[in-house]
Amino acid sequence: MAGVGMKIGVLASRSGLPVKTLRYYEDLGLLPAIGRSEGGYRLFAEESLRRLEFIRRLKTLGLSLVEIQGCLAVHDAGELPCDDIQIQLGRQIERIDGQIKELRQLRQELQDLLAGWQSDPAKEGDVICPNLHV
Amino acid sequence: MAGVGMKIGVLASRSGLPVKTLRYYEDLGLLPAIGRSEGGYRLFAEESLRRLEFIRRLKTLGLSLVEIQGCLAVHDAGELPCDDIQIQLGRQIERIDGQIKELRQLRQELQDLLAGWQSDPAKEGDVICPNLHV
DNA sequence: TTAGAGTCTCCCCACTGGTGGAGAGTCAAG
DNA sequence: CTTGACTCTCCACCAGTGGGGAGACTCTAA
Repeated sequence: MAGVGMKIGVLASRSGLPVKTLRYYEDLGLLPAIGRSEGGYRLFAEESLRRLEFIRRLKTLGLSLVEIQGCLAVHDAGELPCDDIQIQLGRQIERIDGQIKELRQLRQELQDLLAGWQSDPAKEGDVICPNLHV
Repeated sequence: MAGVGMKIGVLASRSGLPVKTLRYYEDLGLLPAIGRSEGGYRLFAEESLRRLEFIRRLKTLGLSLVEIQGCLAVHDAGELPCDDIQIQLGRQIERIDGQIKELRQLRQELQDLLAGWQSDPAKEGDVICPNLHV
């Protein structure tokens, strides 16, 4: 037996995450504690470290905590979550493509606007900025 | 004389913006009222419509209300805000370039990851997802 | 004059991923 | 036993752009 579990501070120093973040993850159901001490302290299993690494990895790839939770739920049901993760990552690529497209359009519009920009335009009536015609 | 100013509901219907938004803009200092009625109602000048159009335009281009406020402050000081707007729009292009760059890198990482993805990988020990090696 | 529509201020809510602090209780070493 | 570090829960706050509603007041047309 390796012990009854580690307290949150130990998990924090071993994982490099703030205590507050670990409590937050536990509240969200991402990081179940194996139980509580007599005094009410959370006790975490060794496996929590792998779980946190998993969360960190998917977060880096742009998944939300809710999406990660979904993947972990599959894992907790005893199945390999690879298929679900693949689906989530595919959706993430689509989201990114959409964002890039929007950003490129906006960039183009800004570029076009600045291309004909005059630093010293004639004032036109009550317009605020003649370059914008507004 | 065109009158002493329009009440917020009139400005709302003429501009197409919700009353709440106009109050919010006024609180932020983007849209000064020319005064209050005896009963405390905000009164807006005709110029407010041009101002709202200006705000809408710059918002569409991705500027924050605070940045727009800066441009309007220059206008309110009696100067043409074109130079300041140009600077803000230039910064916006840089922001967009940075975002696109990050998104492309992330997209590439996701793509690479999914390229070798196996839907039915062998379970490896205590790993959560063999494809992620985590 | 009166009804009803318009407006006022003030406060809470949304969303995400946490962070900070107060006040109280717990644990472990000396 | 005491003391200091640790942990607990609960509440509030951040950014940004407003939306919803309560309760009170004002304005306008009939």
